[in-house]
Amino acid sequence: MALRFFNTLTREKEEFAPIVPGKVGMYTCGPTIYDYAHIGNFRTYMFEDLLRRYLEYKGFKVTQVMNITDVDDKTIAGSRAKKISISEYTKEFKDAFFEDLDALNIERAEFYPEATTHIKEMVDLVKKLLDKGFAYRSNGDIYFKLSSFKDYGKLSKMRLENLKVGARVASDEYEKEEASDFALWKGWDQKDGDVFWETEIGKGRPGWHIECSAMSMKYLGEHFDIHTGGIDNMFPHHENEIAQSESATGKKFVNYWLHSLHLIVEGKKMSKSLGNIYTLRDILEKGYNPKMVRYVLLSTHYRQQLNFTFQGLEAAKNAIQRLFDFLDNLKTVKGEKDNPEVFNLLQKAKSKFEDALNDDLNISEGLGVIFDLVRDVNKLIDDEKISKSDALKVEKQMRSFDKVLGVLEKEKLVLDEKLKELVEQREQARKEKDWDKADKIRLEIEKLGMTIEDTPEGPKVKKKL
RNA sequence: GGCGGCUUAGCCAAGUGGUAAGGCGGAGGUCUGCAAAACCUCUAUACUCCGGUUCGAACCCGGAAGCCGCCUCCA
Repeated sequence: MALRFFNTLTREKEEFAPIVPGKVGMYTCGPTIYDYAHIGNFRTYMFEDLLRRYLEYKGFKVTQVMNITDVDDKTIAGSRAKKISISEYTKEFKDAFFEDLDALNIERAEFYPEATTHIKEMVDLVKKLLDKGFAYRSNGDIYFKLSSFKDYGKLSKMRLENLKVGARVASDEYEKEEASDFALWKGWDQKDGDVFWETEIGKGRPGWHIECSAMSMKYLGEHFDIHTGGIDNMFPHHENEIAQSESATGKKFVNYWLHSLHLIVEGKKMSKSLGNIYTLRDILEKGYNPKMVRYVLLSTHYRQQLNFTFQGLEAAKNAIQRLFDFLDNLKTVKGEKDNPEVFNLLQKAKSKFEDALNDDLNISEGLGVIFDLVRDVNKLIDDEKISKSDALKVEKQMRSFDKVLGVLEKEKLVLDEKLKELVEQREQARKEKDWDKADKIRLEIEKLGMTIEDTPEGPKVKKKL
């Protein structure tokens, strides 16, 4: 089965064909760094990570660009409230963002362009739009003239005449020719304080939408493969990107638009009043491991609303533990006689896994395939119908799956002296059949965050997830 | 008002015409000093509800209810 993605542009699953064979350029809308990112944000970044990992798994050379919005109303307001410079203000959240990405084992993009270091590119693009007559000046601002772009609404299927005109738009209306025209450039305002750039098109700062057009085109070219973001970005942000980009270049901007749905928390939408807007930090502080968060965010199909629950985190913990235990079980295999059935199981699993992921990244089905393999191979291990070399092949396949999942890398377990001694003491007690003592020591070991299992090969110490 | 999505077991979640994947949880069993892990059995006569199409529908069509999203800078 060929790789297919649901393209928002056509509302259909389409076979994926890159512009340049073997290579993929993708632009993923990134964070505005005015606060810590919450798990909803990470749901989208996790989807993008899955997308990039699977493309790489398929052998594509991926160039991913994720913008960092470090100047906008919120960052300006935040820095002014704290009476610090905007870059000082945003640095904390930018650093935190990258720390969180690492914690979640989200692969790094090739480029993380920041708005404030790409003013020139944005100014150039705005100039081009002015020159071509797609934009106009009004006081210090520059707006995109929506009526000049006939295809407006092709992504979101929204019709301009149906847009509800909100109060806030109305208050600006006198400056714009049309209420729905959006700002490419915002002339300096007192509220902006020292946040402004003196440029050929005036003193001020860029609008939000122009950032993504300018930076995507700089790193990926005027026409590229994939553009993604949360569903909320579909309108107006992505619609506006298309309008300004295609007006400026006269070319099709992006071939495939992919949007992820939002998540809800414990069945309710995230909101300040419910106090259920969790950052990754909030969750880790409650004692959960980032792997569990990764698993939860990953395991629901990206176009399905995800219900994030703490019970779900527990379930994820046990599911991951099952996979780790399986890898451990493989290591205990001693058999010499190869079993052709193993080869069949691996072939079947690999092809089903790829069919699932090829079908618009159906990770839920892909996970089902992996757990089927785990059960089937565990059974062979129990029945001693598997050889050491078979087991190695299975492990290799699991590692290959994990290139996509990103949950099975395990930190090396180093037993400190105290732990080693406890394990030895317990073994001694067991030899002497002093079960009380042995159980007491086991409790002590568990207090150190470890579990101990007695196997025919001797005691096995595991770190609790 | 306009546009769009979702509703599958105790929980999470696949499946989009051929008779319900998978994970977690729960019950029982094998193994074990006891555990743990692993394995085995069981855990939705049934997919929000009501109509319709069809030999056959969770899947298609119509309607209802509930939930969610976007409609100018919220992933």
